[in-house]
Amino acid sequence: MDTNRKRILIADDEPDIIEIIQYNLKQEGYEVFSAKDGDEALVRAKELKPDLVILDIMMPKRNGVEVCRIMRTQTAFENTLIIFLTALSDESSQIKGLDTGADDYISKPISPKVLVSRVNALFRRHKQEDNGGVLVFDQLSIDPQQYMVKVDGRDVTLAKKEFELLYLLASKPGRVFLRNEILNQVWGNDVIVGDRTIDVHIRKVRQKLGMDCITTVKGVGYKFDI
Amino acid sequence: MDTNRKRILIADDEPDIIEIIQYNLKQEGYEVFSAKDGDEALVRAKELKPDLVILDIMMPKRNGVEVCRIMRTQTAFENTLIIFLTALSDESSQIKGLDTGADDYISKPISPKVLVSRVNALFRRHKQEDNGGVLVFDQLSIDPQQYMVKVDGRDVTLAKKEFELLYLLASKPGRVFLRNEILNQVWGNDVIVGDRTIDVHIRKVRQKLGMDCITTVKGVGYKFDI
DNA sequence: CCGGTCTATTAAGAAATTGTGAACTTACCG
DNA sequence: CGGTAAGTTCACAATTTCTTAATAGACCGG
Repeated sequence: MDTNRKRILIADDEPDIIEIIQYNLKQEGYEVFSAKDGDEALVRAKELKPDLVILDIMMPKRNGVEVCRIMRTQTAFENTLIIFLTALSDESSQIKGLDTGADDYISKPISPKVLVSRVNALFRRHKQEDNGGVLVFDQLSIDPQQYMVKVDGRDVTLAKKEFELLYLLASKPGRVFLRNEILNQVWGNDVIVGDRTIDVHIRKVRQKLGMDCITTVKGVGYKFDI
Repeated sequence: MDTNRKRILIADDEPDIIEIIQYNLKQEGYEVFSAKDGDEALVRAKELKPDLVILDIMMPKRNGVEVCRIMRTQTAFENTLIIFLTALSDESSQIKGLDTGADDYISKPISPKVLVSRVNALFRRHKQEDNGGVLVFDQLSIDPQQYMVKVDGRDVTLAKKEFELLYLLASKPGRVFLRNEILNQVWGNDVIVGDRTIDVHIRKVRQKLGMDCITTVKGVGYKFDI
């Protein structure tokens, strides 16, 4: 599915470099785009929302360091990875780059192997930080990718609605969800079910978890508390 | 035995450099050997079969680039990693080095930290890429190159769709794949098949494997668990 | 304590989803 | 052309999940 494919934007003024990078990253299954100078890089980054931007340090209009600095001031790019391409292998420019907020640098001339494995490594690392929506609490973790809940290390299997209900509540601990909100989020705006249905599901979740983390707020709704 | 420890061969004509590299890599638990020129490097590489060779570009007898090129022509070294040591100033040699098939290079003067993390990173990456996508679990291995599956040492032949289905699920153990995802990945975005088709294939896989590693998540999809 | 309002619990059956065996279609190969 | 295997579909069985309805319990102000 294309929503899973990572997008990479390359900014460099040398078409040959773009070509070689583009080819190798496409081979790896990435979706790759390019820009030929700093200004274009910023424009395309805004429209494409890439996961990774590879910036040549030396570019017309705006150089890579400037582009990086600008991107880092914008929240839209707070999760965007940045790699610098540098012709200078000297440490001072490397340090400068990483200071500005880049995540890695690659020295020219480019080795496809190095490029690809650095890029892969960066995504791997980054993925570990963004754990795919898993909610973690002291004795409880909720993994939406696996539709799986762990309580004190013990696996608990919830049915679809039960899981979605728990996940909704746990996504904002402490916040009270109105019964209507719950209906809309878990059942859908148009589905009509009786009020007791929620109660029954809440009960099953409480039962299966074997711990008291869902609090009833009388006349209002439910909240997750831990 | 030391079969698990990675072997590293260093070739450099400066004893000081060898010393510093050797010390730091041994600290990391690697088994480290050395050679003082290009010829000796080739000889020792043949007898030691190291996992990684660190070559100084400037060496007597044969320089690093030559050694690398020779090694790359021999199948015995096709999985051997190569790192070049280059002097900072010497950019053109970097070009040659990466062209010749090296996997990374490190500039002198050497920073122990950089050295160690580059070496570790290289092994880390290589480990993940070296087995051609074969998935290995305790009682089960799945080889996509041969469309072959082994269960407890016994060969199991799966049909194309069956195999692709299993491989998809097993590629991310624990993760639930939605029926739609499965359809897109295994059948293709545009192919339209009935709902029961997936079930039937799942059943055949379960049947043939004779073990319970595919879990149904009702209303959601299937996942591989072991 | 009482009536009113809301939630908890339970069991039953309705609804949805998946499993299964058999039949059918298609593709391939000698 | 016939035989074999893969892939698909269908009808129905089996199972799980969801919903409801009925009843019991909790809470609150008067």
